[in-house]
Amino acid sequence: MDLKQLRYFDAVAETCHFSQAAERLHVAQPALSQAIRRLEAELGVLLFTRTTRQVQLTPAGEFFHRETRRILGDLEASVLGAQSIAHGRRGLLRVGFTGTSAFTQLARLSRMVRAALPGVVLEVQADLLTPAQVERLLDGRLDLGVLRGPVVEPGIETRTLTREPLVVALPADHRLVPEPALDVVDLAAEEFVGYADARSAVNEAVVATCRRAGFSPTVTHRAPGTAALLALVAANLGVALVPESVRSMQLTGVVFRDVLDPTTIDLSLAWPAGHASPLVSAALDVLEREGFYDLNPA
Amino acid sequence: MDLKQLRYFDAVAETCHFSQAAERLHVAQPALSQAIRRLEAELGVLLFTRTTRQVQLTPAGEFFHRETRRILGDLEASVLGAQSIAHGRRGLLRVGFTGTSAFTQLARLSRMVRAALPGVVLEVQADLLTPAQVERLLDGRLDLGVLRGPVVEPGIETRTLTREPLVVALPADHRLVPEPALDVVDLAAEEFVGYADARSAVNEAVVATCRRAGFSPTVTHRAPGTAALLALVAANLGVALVPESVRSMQLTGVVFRDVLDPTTIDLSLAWPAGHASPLVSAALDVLEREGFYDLNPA
DNA sequence: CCTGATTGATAATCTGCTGTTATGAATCAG
DNA sequence: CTGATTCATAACAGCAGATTATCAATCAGG
Repeated sequence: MDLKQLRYFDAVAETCHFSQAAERLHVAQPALSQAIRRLEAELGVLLFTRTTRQVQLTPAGEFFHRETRRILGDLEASVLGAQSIAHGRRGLLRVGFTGTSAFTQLARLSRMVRAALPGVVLEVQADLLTPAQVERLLDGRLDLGVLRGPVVEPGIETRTLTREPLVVALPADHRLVPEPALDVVDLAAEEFVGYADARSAVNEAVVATCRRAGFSPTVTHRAPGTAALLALVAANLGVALVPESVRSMQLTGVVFRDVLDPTTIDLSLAWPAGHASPLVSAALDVLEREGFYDLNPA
Repeated sequence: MDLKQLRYFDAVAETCHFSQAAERLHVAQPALSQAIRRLEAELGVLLFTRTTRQVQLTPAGEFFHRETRRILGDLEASVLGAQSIAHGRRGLLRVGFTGTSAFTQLARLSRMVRAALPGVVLEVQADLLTPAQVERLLDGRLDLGVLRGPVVEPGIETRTLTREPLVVALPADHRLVPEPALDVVDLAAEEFVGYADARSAVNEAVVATCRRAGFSPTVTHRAPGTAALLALVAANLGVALVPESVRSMQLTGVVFRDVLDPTTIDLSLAWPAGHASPLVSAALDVLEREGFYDLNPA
């Protein structure tokens, strides 16, 4: 059996006329007669009753016609589907976010992707620290990552989204609240609330900032995420240095203050270098076109 | 695109190994490489990533594999379906019954057909008089008929099922009830209840019976079916001559009595002669084998 | 690090399927 | 009865696709 035979059969079944079907298929009429005959021989089923004047589907032929029409349609659809996947217009895009970036970037990214690539399903993995995202990008569990960067890992390409200064989160009744802006040195004697994971890029930036100011921070309490971290600050258990975008997370009992000459920390988009999958390429194109990178560093 | 290409693709996708797939397909390995390459070129989609040591499906290839496997399965199923229809193992069998025959024959026939041909759907057209069944058998609206016969119409073949004598249906308080058996002449003065349709084969047999006994029946009331006819008899509106199988239809107020030297009336199975459809042939085979015709004329 | 084994790709060749043209046979209309 | 229509058959030709032979790349084991 052969797809061509099925297409021929389909045409003859629709017209019930060998010559007309032949014309429609751009072949000579004997080719059709032969092809249908071969098909019937292979199936062991008479598909048409034909005289020299009239061609008619048998019940078996009628059934087979309905089936083949559906099957040919399905085949065509599956070709289109495969092409969609190959061109990145369809598939599963797994995007990772760091704890603080999900709030600001997730909505922008998903809006742009869904509008331009309606066939793409987004799978969000939130609250992934930068090293975890890098690992998953490298072993293929993740397609895109919004993370603290820039990443210098080979095999990962990144592009900077925003450069944020660190700001201080203080308990509302802290002695430094009246100051409009603080010097990091002012915090030397404070107890700090940090992120639980030692590999957190924010943690590293905090340590670097303090060291630059000449002291090593005393991290007394540790939180598994930004919400918990702010809650600890609100509970008066310490102060914290966080990226400025955390300000969008309002929490009573916590106030933010700028830092003089602050360390900055980048937020970047990262993806596996080299063998970029069509999905990732398409998504990157969309984000470029839609201005995902055009952020005023807040 | 070609079914062979799809089968080749399927084999390679399952094994992820060109040489092994080639062996399984009983072709040389280069044929596979070429075929897959052609398929990819036609779709414009890379289906495999391959090095000399490793073959792997792309996401598009994975999708296409799922689809083609389903499609190839559907195609195979539809071939089997068409063959089932062609061999009469599947389809719609439309069977007609006369008013009185449905009760006794419908259950037997449907039991035999359903047991031997589970793929066949029965469509019962009951209460069809013999001429109506003949007409429908000839123009293709009916495949089989259980009717009063034998039919001499060309284009119809029949086989006798039972030969029934006519019996008398009397009102329970009729003067003749005490007699164990009646002579038809005894009914010469009675009013008769007949079937409404003048072409009814039973009607004709009744008239013939009476004429043989030397009188013409006075048919005062007419019923559209056997139940109504017996109801009229029960209501004391007349007597009726009916086939003996009607006795199986008990109705208070009606008693049956044998007729001496009765006219007999045949019940036959009828079907279109000549171009017997596979379904009808298969059904006739089954009925033959299962003893549908082995009835003791009651 | 080298060598042989494995595996997919490529080149050249050939077989046979399938389409074409020419023609026949059967049916229908006028 | 005759011409037109339509499907089937026969003979032939062209090319798609299979085969064999060979190459190139990768990996395993000593």
